[in-house]
Amino acid sequence: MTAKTRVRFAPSPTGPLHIGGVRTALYNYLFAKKRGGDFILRIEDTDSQRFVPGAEEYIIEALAWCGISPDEGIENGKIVEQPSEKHPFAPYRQSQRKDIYRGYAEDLVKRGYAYYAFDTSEELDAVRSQAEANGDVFTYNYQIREKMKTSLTLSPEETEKLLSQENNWVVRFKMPVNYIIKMADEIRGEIEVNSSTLDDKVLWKAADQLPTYHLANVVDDKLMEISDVIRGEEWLPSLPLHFMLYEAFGWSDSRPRFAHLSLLLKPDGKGKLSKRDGDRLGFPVFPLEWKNDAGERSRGYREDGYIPEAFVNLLAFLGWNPGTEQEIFSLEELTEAFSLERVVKSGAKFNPEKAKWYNQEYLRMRSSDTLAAEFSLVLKEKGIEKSPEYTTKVIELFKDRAAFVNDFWNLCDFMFKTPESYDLKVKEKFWKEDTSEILDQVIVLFEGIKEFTKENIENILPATIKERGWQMGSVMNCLRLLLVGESKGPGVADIMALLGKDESILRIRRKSLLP
RNA sequence: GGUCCGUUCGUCUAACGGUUAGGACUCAAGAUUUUCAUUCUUGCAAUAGGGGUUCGAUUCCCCUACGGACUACCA
Repeated sequence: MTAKTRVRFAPSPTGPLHIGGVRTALYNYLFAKKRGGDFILRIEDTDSQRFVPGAEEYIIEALAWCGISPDEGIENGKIVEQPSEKHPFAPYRQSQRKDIYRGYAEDLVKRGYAYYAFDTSEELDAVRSQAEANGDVFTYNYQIREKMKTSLTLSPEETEKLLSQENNWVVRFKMPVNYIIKMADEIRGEIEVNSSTLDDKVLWKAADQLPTYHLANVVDDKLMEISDVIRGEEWLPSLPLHFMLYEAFGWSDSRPRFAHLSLLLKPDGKGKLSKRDGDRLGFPVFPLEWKNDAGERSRGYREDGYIPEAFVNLLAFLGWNPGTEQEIFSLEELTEAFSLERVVKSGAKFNPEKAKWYNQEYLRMRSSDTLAAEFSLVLKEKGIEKSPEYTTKVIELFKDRAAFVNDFWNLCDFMFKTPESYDLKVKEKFWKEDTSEILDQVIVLFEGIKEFTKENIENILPATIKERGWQMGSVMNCLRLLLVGESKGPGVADIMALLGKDESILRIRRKSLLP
């Protein structure tokens, strides 16, 4: 029998989650749900220096907006702090688990896998700059540790003394020499690294009594019975360390499987997508809007009008595909179709155009009622009150032309207010000497239509134009000019039927206002 | 510099040794819509380079180039 699938998303609350992080969370979620497993949210806040207020709440809200609901770790929108049946491994915030880690670090020291290091930051800096002066890059490794002030070089008595006197010592992992670490990655296959190229990473710090990422991560994954670790590629270089840690703890048999996701890249140029790219390139890099301490806003997909399902869909396809030609997937369908085997190895550049296309597809799937309700908020801001029925009919007519709800105003503002300006190029092209007089006749014609429906207008107007020998192009385009103000929009009959007889005629009469 | 990862149309990707290298986005052209948009049709456009292995390489191996990540008492 295989153990239950349990995955975790473990962000650190150092700022807003960006879309790469959301994608990692999504893949974890899909992977777990596909296998009937659990998706756990854990907050890795072991760096007290970089903690950003509000970031944790942001992460929770962003996941919720995407429809990704953790099975464990949050309850009622809050990180769980007390163990319960549903959340047996609480607290899920590492800063509240700090007492757990020291014992593990000391256990490693006792058994010879780690050691105490007493170097001050000044001493470290000195060695580092000396190495740089020699043209080398400083790494705290097996060659260096023999020269430093550690429990390896000091006598047990001295070590004990320093341990009790000093409060800024650390525990470092004692990386073995010349050992070939063989690892497997679910996406990349076999990877081998010689341990001699690795350094002695700090595992635990006396100064703040906190572990570093590496220790906390391995310990918590073990304690929380994580079966599969799916995380960003930036963690690949520390995978050997993590493997060694599992080995040192004697946990190799229950070690989770690992999968490292390629990074999301800038749409132009080079490098991984960063927080600044969004504002520079004109698309959001964050799921939700974020305001920093300085009051600067970074755009969010939610605030930009993206439909969460569309956002999730497009994110899923950045580095994964189902192998079929289907591109539109609900969260449920994604769950069904997802597999790590179909995750691509190379980094994906984010494509804002395609993102827009996805939203358009989802917008069309929404009912006109729903869209009208959302659009009425925009109308309200502009001080326009119209019945939901009317707004729905307008949306119905304009739905296929929009990619976002926010597009509607530019598309159909003339359905809500009489045009105040007119595109004179249209007038120049289509307005003839007799146009004004013809339009007077058209008004009379419209006044005679009892039921001012699209069908009736379509039956009567073109026939009359032909009958009386008017120019179709001239009359229709001038009519449009008066109704819309420019050369755009749905059929003239559609517009008039919705506008109603009175408003339509009123707009035609305004021909006298044309310059 | 070192370690590791990667490289198919402009972009996202398919093709797990045999295809006219497929699809989507973008772009262009045409049709429809007497407007605009939609829709439909068509088109443009790629295996980084060089060596192997093989009857046959996008696919396997090696080298080079390029890109990326990491190289903190950050995650």
